[in-house]
Amino acid sequence: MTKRDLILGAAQRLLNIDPAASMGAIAEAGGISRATLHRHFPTRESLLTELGTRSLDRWQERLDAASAEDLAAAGDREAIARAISELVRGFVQDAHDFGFTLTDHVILADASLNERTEQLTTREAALWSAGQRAGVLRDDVPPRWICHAVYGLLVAGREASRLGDVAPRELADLVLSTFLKGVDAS
Amino acid sequence: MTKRDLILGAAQRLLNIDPAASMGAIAEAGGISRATLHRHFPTRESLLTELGTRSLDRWQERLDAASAEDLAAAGDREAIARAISELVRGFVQDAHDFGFTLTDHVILADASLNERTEQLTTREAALWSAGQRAGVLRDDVPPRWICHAVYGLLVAGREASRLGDVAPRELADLVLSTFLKGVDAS
DNA sequence: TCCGAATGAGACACTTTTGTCTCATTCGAC
DNA sequence: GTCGAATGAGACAAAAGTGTCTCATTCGGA
Repeated sequence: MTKRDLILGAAQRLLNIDPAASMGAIAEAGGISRATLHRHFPTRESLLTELGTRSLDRWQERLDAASAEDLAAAGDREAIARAISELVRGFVQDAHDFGFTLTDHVILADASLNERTEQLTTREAALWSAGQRAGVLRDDVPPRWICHAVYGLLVAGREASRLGDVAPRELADLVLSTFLKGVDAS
Repeated sequence: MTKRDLILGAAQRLLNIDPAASMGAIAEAGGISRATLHRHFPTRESLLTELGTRSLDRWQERLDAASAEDLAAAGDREAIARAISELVRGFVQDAHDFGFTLTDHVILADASLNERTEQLTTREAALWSAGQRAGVLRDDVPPRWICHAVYGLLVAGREASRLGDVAPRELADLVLSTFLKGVDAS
């Protein structure tokens, strides 16, 4: 764990609580001086961009772990269903760590991050599409909408957890179940 | 339509595009000078609070229109199902107009607005609860979670619309359908 | 037309934050 | 213990935004 990682970790935790935290507040949260913080991250934007990048790294790792492309090629129904469940559960965990990046306007406005987000969205959509072809997911909705739906439910889960409306342990089940089955009585 | 409403409308439109817009930018968007804007809204916070209040007004009106409490008392399955559909569709429209209030940190940090949000959440949750009792909604999820799920899907819908991934006309159907049925193959 | 209210333009002070810089101190590897 | 790198503390300038104020102008109703 490098010093840089420790700083980023502290910044992440603080920004999850207060997305508008200043460099001074972030430095304090990391137990370092503002000068040192600036030595590691020249600008606030560079710090946020780095956190955004790491957030996207996690997303990418989840897709890698799901072997999205392999599954799509194989078309194994059971395997795809299992991968989808694990993927969403992983996302819930990631959203807990990196939640603020989902709605932070500085990060959302970064062109480079948006470009990569677009690529990952396309990759993820391919998995949803494979799920549709395999008969695991309903095929009357655009795969890209499914990406957005997951995103929205992650935001919802984060908020529900923050407000104490859902116990952390139940969150992943709730998000996954709602994602797959909705709230209609079966 | 009072002058105040015109200003608020312009501010709303701009803030939906750039939630960090300054008072100067908002004044320009409204075609008035910054001085005049400050005459109507002493502080930026007061402007945002007003928009947040109007957003909650709309939410409240939706609940009123749905006759949430009456339906809950009557327990008419068909009526409840219909009201839920209309309610969510209405929310999608509201989210299009007031979307930025869903994630704006100034608004989310306002104690008074939060208190009212809590009340409306409780009211809305009562409707979901009634839906559960009537057998319209699955009863293995907390009613409050359903509130959050709707909220998240509204954020998702807004984002999907903004990025052009979903045609505006299809949005309400998509949100409602995902809300009720999820994305699992039936 | 007249008068008062509302507005626009601009100056101003103030606050907050950012990013830079310096210097003394501390830390760690050797 | 020594030396160099890293750090903390603090000063500093600059930028951006906010809120106030003044004054001339415009607008609208009586």
